[in-house]
Amino acid sequence: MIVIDYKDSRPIYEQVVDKFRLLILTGALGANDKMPSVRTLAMELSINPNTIQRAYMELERQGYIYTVKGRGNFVSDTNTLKGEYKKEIFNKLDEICDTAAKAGIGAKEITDHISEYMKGEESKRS
Amino acid sequence: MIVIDYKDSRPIYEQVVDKFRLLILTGALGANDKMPSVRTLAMELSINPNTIQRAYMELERQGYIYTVKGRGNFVSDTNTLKGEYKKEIFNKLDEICDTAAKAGIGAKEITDHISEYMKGEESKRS
Amino acid sequence: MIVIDYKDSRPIYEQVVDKFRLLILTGALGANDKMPSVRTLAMELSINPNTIQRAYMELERQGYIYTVKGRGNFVSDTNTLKGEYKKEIFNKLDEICDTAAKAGIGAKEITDHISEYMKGEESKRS
Amino acid sequence: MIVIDYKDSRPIYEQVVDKFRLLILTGALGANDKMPSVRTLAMELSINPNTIQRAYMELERQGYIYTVKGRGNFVSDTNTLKGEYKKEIFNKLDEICDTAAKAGIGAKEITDHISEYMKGEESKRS
DNA sequence: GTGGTCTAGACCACT
DNA sequence: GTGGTCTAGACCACG
Repeated sequence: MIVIDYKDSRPIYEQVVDKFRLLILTGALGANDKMPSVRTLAMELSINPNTIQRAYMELERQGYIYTVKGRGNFVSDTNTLKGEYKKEIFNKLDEICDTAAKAGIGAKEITDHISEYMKGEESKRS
Repeated sequence: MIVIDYKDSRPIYEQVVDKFRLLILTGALGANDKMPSVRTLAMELSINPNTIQRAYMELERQGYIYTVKGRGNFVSDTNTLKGEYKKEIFNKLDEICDTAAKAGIGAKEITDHISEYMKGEESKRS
Repeated sequence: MIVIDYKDSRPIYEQVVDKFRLLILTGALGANDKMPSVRTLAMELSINPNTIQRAYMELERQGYIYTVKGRGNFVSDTNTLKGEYKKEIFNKLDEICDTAAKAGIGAKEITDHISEYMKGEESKRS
Repeated sequence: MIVIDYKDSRPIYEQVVDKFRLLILTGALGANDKMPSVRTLAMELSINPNTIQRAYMELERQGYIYTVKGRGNFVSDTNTLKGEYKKEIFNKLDEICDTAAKAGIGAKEITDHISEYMKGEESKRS
């Protein structure tokens, strides 16, 4: 289920894009599944249809969905997408590590923090 | 020396803030050093003084500098700042790791990637 | 056999038209051959019959088939069609060459590329 | 100068994109030149500003321009762009040649037509 | 009913 | 004044 956070400074369409990307990457939405129609989703979220359409446009541009005029939007094959997403995440990490290194924070300190943090998160879930 | 990238989508004042934060955290600017005056820096970068003013306001708000009316802006004591910065970096990392985890990327995969990446960077520098 | 690519951004009826045009031009469908009935083809492709109807209408308008009320649709004489098709192809090429020329790409560069490309394709087929 | 053809079936924003791409590729607009502002151009062409903005968004996505918030849109470095454009043109040509080949039109026939056509165009210009 | 495009008009952040 | 985002409402092509 999609929820919009109006306190989030990011534009709404970007939030929608992110939510769907995760739904697709986690397999909650499988290949060739039908996306909710632009108008329907707009009503559900009480958002303007144009905003949803912009989100779908972006999702199509990134290869997550494909559009069939007059029929709707559908989820693409997800195999390659997961690889791309991993690259994207890793790029973000690299950037942060670079700036961290500039400020004198070493690799070990970072990886230590992450593994500790992730342990904590895992235990929360279990 | 501060360089502005006009092709960067981030606002200019934010770029200025970031650059100074690094200069201070790395020790290039030490405690109680005088910051360049708003007007001087504006001229140097051929930027609107208001933009510099805004950057300095933000730096003061974050505790990196303090203002003395009629005398200028000065660098704060950096000891506490480094801790704050580390927290900030770690928060960013935590966020990314969370979304990565949601998409099925594990902690080990992430720490492995980072340690490998940082090795490559180190060897570049040496 | 007709195959529809739902991921293709072009409307379905246009895809159907194109497929039949090629079948006719290559001689796979000869003059006066009977076209599959609208309903049959619609069922086969699990498409709305209106879509097939529209494709046939377009094919008739372009002179590729003719309709006999109560009997069905039939392929026209193909001799003249091939000439028309060649004109069409050449027009498309001319358009592209014009825009290429505007951007400073010369005729020789284009013909060189094409002859090289076609060589590669030929060798693939053999 | 940009002119819009309302009889053209393509969307307006796409026409605007194409016009600017040519202006940039031909060097009529050089690197770091300022694009006309969204509102100004909208007024000049008596078009809605949103339509222009969409065109600029697309141009930015394709790497032809970059945006500086609050200052305007500017032309990117054009060196790599020309190569990309050539690739694009060649891809279109390859597609057409493929379908032509399927319909029994050979490579020689095509290159002959093009070289002849381009000769005619050249003589028109001179 | 579906998405694609366009218009009109508004508000915000940045300079 | 500049672009970025969003809303509201309209028309068209497609199925």
